[in-house]
Amino acid sequence: RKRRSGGRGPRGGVRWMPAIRPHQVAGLRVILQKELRNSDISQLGRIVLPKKESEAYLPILTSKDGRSLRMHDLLNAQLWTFKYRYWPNNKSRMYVLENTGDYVRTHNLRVGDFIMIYKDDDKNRFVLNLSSWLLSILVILARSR
DNA sequence: GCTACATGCATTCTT
DNA sequence: AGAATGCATGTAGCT
Repeated sequence: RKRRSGGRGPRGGVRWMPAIRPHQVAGLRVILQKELRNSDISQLGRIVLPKKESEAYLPILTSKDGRSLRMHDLLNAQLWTFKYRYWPNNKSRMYVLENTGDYVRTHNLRVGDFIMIYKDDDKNRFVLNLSSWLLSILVILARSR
């Protein structure tokens, strides 16, 4: 299947099975996941977020200026500060996470990789994680030795 | 026909 | 001029 532009994101689950399944983490509730596209990993440093889940589980935005959002990196325990905002779009909204360039670069994210956002209800904070094709291969290679 | 969203692109800011 | 910003446009996939 191919998609040149537009269209809905992946719905109802993941298209490929990673070697590890980091979206299942004890104590964390999955809020959303996003399969990264070219524009998400470009130099623009912004990631489009799925509208339905954003509106359901991320903080309500009353202004398009949005707000700052902190997320704890599950891989390296780093604390990231992003800007969470929306753009007006066809009488609706497009939700965007900005200042994501460092995160994408740090983890070498590629097209087809996934990011996952969890809510840690106990500590009342958001947690960010990824599922990367490259990382999965490394895990497989490490296990085969 | 409608919606969500990937990306195009005009405008604004920075150097 | 080049980069960043913010909205507009085109369209895949639903319905």
